[in-house]
Parts: sequence; structure tokens; C-alpha cells
Amino acid sequence: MTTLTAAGIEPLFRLLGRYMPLQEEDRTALLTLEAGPVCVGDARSDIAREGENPSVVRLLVSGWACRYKDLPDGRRQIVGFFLPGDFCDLNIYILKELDHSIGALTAVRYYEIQPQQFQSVIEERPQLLRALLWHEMVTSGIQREWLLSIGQRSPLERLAHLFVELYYRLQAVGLATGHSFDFPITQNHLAEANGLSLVHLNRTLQEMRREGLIELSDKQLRIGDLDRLKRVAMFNSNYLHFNRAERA
Amino acid sequence: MTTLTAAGIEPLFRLLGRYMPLQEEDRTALLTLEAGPVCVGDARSDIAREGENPSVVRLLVSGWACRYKDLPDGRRQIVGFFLPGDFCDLNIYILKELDHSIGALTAVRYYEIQPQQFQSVIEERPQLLRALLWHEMVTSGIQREWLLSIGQRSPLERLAHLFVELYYRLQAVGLATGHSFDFPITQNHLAEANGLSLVHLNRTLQEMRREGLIELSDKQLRIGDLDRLKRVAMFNSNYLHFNRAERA
DNA sequence: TCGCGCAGCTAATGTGCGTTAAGGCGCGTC
DNA sequence: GACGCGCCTTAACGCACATTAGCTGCGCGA
Repeated sequence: MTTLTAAGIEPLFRLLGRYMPLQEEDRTALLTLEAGPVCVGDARSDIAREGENPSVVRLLVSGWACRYKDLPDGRRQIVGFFLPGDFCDLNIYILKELDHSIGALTAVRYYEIQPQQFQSVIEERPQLLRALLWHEMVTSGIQREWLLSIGQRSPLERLAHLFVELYYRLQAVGLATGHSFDFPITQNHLAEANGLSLVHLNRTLQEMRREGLIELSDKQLRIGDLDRLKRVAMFNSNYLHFNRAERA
Repeated sequence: MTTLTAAGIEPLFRLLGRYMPLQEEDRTALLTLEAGPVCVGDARSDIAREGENPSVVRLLVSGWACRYKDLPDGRRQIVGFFLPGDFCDLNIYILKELDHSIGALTAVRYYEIQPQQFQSVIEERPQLLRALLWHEMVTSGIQREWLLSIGQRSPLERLAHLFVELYYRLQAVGLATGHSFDFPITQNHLAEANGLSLVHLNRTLQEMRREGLIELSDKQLRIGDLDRLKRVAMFNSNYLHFNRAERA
């Protein structure tokens, strides 16, 4: 067992810092968490399956993953994206069994941490417990916003909203500096996340391109006019609860 | 300020008991929570609005309420139902601002409890903190299941799924003993929860009646053949995490 | 008594979306 | 070099939905 590395927790530390002020001591406390060597996973591989009883908390270091649920006949819904810095399943701390699966969308690297490892860290730095709970609540809030999107927004509005959300989340962990950033997932993933058929998703993307709302090619997304995109999406960032250091 | 009443916390106590074994001491600890007099609200009134910073945790005693989100142009999505025994916003313990609204669907009665009231209770009975967190996680799991429903299930499957879910949840708090139970909300509410137009919701209900899946009239829902309804809905109860004392 | 709002229900119409099918490009592998 | 496969793209077709409209019945307040 080795402990985490400074580079490995950098996205996590940035993310938690968006929720509340953190001290240097918080960072060093996180660094004492013991984890095995970094795990790697291929795109399209499962990290965990519904029904399992995982004994480790996974911290995504690089690559994108998702939570998804599927039906017996094969229909599949992505219910959330994991970006670098996200814990994949903090809730195994409380619940006993996974009610959803976790899949890698790209090649991924992640740490596996034993739950009891958190014990001493959060006793020493109670702010960290608060930040982690905050993150869980935000995740829940994102799910609510997705319900609003899938239930009420049109496909174009829905996609626009998702792009803005991912832009803010990537920005929070330092993976989107300008208005152009890595966007490594496929149209199929976007379709599964938005409850659309692949064909219609593609149609909608074309329309967004025609309208000049986005450029998307070679796994790069470019948002020309963020304000316009937000207006189209009826985007209100309150649900992300980035209360501190709000940036445009 | 008076404390809660035994009758008032009965649904809550039953609910938490579905998650983990509770002692009589847990019940008495809950009874020491101070709350104002029972608040009452009319159907169609708002209990809290998005953007507010509520300073109280609300415990629903009777009636149904919902979480909802709306768009600037008036479109509205119900993202969850509150039944008696549910805390409406435990997460204000962590987050500062509501990212959704809470509305009464029927006449309701609820307690308002100051967050700091919980402090001594959970210090005395740590199991209760665990049970409350469990409940929050289950709520999040229900949202994921709704995403799967709205994204992938057909309107009929979706409605069937919702009916089964509500049946189990009502049963957990002692409000559904047989296969027939109070179902006080309107078709409009069902439409808003399922991302359907009112007209199409009505069509789908008619179809379910024709198929003999349910009977619904005079605010009473009757499920003739639960197993068949579950099969139609592709219902898997794992996401409710009622791990203890599973009943058919 | 009359109106008025709310809830349930149904019919007519059109379109937004899923489905099916097929072609292209780039990549890795035998 | 030929093949297969993942991914993106477009076209044709039809249906499952939303939209609009209008009916009934009931409870309630003026």
C-alpha cells in the first residue's frame, strides 16, 4: 500500500475548494490516505456492476466514467458523469449494495481506497467530511437537474444544458481553461445520457453546429458564446453549489 | 416550543426501521426534538421556493408533497414525492441554498425543526444519524431510478413503475396495508412527475385500466396483481434499500 | 341561483422523435 | 491488402407523442 500522490489528488482538492475554503493541512491530510497502485481501465469496461457490494471507494484520477442503469431488455440510461476528482461511490460508506453500475467511458485511472482509511482523516480535518458530504449533495442536485432536462427541456436545450454543466465542472477541476476543451466521449454516450436515439442526437448536434452554438470534432468541444449557450439551455448554476470564488 | 408527538413521528420511525434495527431508545430520542406547533398547508401551496435559504428541517406528518423544479417559461417537473414520515430538506444541514422548490400536493401537516436540535439526538443515538443519511442516499437512488424511467421506460412502464414504488413506500410507513390505498394526487401531478402531457397521461391511465393493471378512482388506487404490475414496470426493489424485514 | 375553477375525459391534428437502413472514414489486425 | 469494427452521418418512413379544443361533473362562494 502506498499513499496518494500530489498530482493524483489535485483535481479532488480543487473541486472541494469550490465548495468551501480549504487549508494546506487539508491537502496533506488527504495525502495520507492509503491506496493501492493506480488502477487502470479500458474504455467500455465496467468498473462496478449493479448488485455488487463494493468494499472500496474509488477516486477517479484521469479519464471519464459514468453511472448507468439498465433494463432487462438492454435499454440503458447514463444517470451521471464522473470526471477526474470525483469519488465514484462514496455512498458505499452508508448503503450496502450498488443500485447502479459504473462504467469507464474512456481509458481511466483511479485509486481504490478502503473506507476505514477516511476515519482518521476526517477526525483530524472535519472540514473534509463536510466537503465530501457537500459533494454528495451536489451530485444529488445534478440528478434533479437532469430530471428537469429529460422531462421538460427539448433535445437541443437539454444538450446545451449538459455542455454548460460539463464545462463548469471541468473548469472546477482545472480541465477547461479556455472555451475549448477535451471532450472524449462518443455521441452514443451523449444519446444514452439524454434519453435520445443516436440518430436524433446526431441531428440535434448538427443543428447546434449550424446555429453556431458549439463546435465538436476530434474529441474537442468548443463553446463560442457561453452566454448564448446558457440562455438557450436556461442554465442556472445554483444547483452546482459552487458557492465560493464564483467565476464567470 | 413543544416536542414532537408519538403519533407525529410514527411514520418516520417505521421508515427508518426499514433501513436498520432501531431500539425503543431511538424513538424516545426522536421524541425529544423540539418543534413548533404542527404547521398546516393547503393543496397547491408552496412550502419552500428555489433560492431560499431555509433554516428549518421539515418533517411531513400527513398529506403528500413534492420536490419540483421549473423553467423560466413555466414548464415544471416534479422530481420527487414526499410522503408522511419524510424529511423535506435534510440537506440544508449541508447546503446553503435550495436548488428546487417544495410544494404541497394535498393539504399537509408538518413539523419545523431547527437543525441544531438534531445535534444532541444524534450524539446520543449514532444509529439515527446513520439512518438519516441512509434515507438521503435512498432518495438519491430514487432519483436515479426516475432518470431511468423517464429516459428509457415507455409511458405505461413508467407509470406502472411509479405506482409500485409508491405502494412500497406507503407500505413502509403503514399507509398501504392491502392492495388498495389512498392516492390523493391529481392526474396533473402524475403528468408533471413523468414528463408527459396531461392528455397522454390520461390515455395511458385508461390503457392500464383496460389491461386490468390498476383501478384508480375517487383518490383510491387499487393494484389487482402486484406481480404483473412489477413485471410490466421491470421493477427491481433494490434501489429502495429496504434491507431489513423484506416483506412481499 | 348562477357562475367559476378544478378535475377527469376524449377527439382531431400535426410533428418530433424513434426505427431501420446504408454509406463513409480511420484504425488495428490477420 | 483485405477485412472488421467503432464512430459519425444522412435519408426514408411511420408512429407515439404534444397541442389545442371542448365536453362533463362537482364543489364552492357570491
